[in-house]
Amino acid sequence: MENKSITINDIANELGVSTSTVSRAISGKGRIGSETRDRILAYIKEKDFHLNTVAQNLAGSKTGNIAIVLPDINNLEEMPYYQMCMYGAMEVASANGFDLMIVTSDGKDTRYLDRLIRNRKIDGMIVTRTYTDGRLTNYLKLNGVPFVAVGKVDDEDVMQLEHDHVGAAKELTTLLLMKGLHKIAYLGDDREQWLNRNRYEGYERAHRDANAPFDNSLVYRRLNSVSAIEAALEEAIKAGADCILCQDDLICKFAYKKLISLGLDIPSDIKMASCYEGSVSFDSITNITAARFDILELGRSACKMLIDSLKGKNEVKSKILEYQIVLKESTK
Amino acid sequence: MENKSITINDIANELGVSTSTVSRAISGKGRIGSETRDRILAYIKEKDFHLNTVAQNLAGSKTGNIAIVLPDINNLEEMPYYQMCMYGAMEVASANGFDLMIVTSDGKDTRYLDRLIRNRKIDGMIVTRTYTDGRLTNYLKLNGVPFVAVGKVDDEDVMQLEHDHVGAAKELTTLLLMKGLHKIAYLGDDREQWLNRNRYEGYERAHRDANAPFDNSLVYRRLNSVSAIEAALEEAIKAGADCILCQDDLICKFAYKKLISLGLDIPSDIKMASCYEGSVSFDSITNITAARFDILELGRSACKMLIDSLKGKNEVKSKILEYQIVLKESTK
DNA sequence: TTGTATGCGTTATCAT
DNA sequence: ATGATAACGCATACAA
Repeated sequence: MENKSITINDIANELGVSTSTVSRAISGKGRIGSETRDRILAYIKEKDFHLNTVAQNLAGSKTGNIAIVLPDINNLEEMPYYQMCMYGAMEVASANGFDLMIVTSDGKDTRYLDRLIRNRKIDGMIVTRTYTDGRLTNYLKLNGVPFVAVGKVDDEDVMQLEHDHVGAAKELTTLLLMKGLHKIAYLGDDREQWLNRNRYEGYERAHRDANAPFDNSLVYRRLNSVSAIEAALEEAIKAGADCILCQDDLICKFAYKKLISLGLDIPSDIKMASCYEGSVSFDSITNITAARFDILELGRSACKMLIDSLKGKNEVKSKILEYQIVLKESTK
Repeated sequence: MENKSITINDIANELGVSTSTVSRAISGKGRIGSETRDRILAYIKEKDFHLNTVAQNLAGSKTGNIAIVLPDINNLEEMPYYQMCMYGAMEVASANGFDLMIVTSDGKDTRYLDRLIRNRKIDGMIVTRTYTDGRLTNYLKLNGVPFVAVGKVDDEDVMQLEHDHVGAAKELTTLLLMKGLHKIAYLGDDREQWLNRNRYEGYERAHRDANAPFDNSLVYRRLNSVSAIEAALEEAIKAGADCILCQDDLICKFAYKKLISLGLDIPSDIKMASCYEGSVSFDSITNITAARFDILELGRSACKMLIDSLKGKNEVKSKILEYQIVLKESTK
């Protein structure tokens, strides 16, 4: 980029005004005569001049950049979620004159975030994944970085938004209970995410609110491998489960395959549903009743919240997005 | 972001030296006494000090930013590819002191790129998808933006890299021919990407080099819908195809499902292979022989090439990465 | 309303 | 070997 482009100084000289006047004409801040402003603006337009943002950043310590924090890669199946989120944020950021930077973190290692913050390369951050230990978000808070978290954070001060996972899981479970299913097994895992706790909470509350019998032996919340899922499934069936409710599409996919391989038919032998529809894994299980969420919109909203906050017109600290229950063959 | 981090000035005062000495100690440029350098470096380490890259960039007229151009979302199945690419680039960028920005383009609309370029927010770009019309890359070239393209660009000047898709498709086809299969149908689509031309070229050259009979009626290169794939498949079978070679995992997935629904067994009734293993779609077709590519490495290499070029130590204009043929049940 | 002067944190060119 | 000092391009408090 061998850009020998002009500066506001050049423009000032050319037009016989001072740099500050040019600066004001561009930024719109401070008083300026409408005539001189128009003259400057016209010249700028003619020359297709643009400010050097690096200098702008150094002087004003603003960047016009937002960073989006993505988790480390663990599992391919989860990637589309974050990418959708990113695209949503990208859309809103662009529309508001911001650019998007990306950075990864596993929730503990803040090395990369650090650089962005120290170097003042960003105005704010979007955290796309939250953890129960709150380590990452605490770090940001401590460093005074404006940020919004996608997912629950156990801190009232933190701007956050998420889909109503509790509500979705609860409505889904309630629906199943109303269908006369009363031995609904729950299959979840133990990743340190609020998400998973919320879904289980919905499952539990649906039972409580409906005064339905709750059988703890049908609950599996530490399924961190395919074999664990399969084992739990077999146990649940032995215990007389009439329905399998999965925490997410990933678990659902494996459970589904296992059920088929056991020679069980869905829905005639056993019903099945998932608290999360997912985007890709449902490739092989498109006929499963599940809760659906608009991730693109999640990204958009997150970015909007952050930008509003950066511009000082912030009111909302927390936001809950709606879900949609999609009924399919698996619960007929 | 009320960041009150220290500067080299603070360090200079604290240690009773001048800022330039501190700068030299850090950069390693210019003469400096080993004793004072060690003292400064030790202090820096103790305080965990890091240069402010914005200031550094202003002085050096650099940004320390690299943008990665992602395609618009069309199809969920392709997203993991770009995300992997992005993670690879991210890894290398970070390791070299660069930060990564993201921006989308459909290959025609350069609106978002434009802003990044005009505002001088980046030092270079990585284009993750190339098109036969070369519109996007021409635009970048015209604007003097240093960039590297992932995928083929029909311009010797353009830094580019890609996996050896021709070679992979050719080796795969050769392998099939050597298994005695001589009616290998080819299923591809007509998206404007070099990739697809390359794969077909490999298929063709394998036949030519082996002096194998080439039946044009087994070639389908304009399959842009599921129904088109299914229709082509039926035609191919009628024409006596003994093997289905798919351009990529996406087409392969649909073809596979269709074959199964037709009551055909793989591999006893018909063989099957894919020129691209994909990352997610293979969920339902894990037993298909295919060419495998390391996308993470692709992203890493792309970023490395760009950074080398930015630092002036560029030699290579073009790079080809290796592939791997993975044999599975489908061709046994 | 406009101009002047100073600072942002670093690099680089001079001196010393 | 080290220290002043002037850029880098812009923003802003202050003066005019």
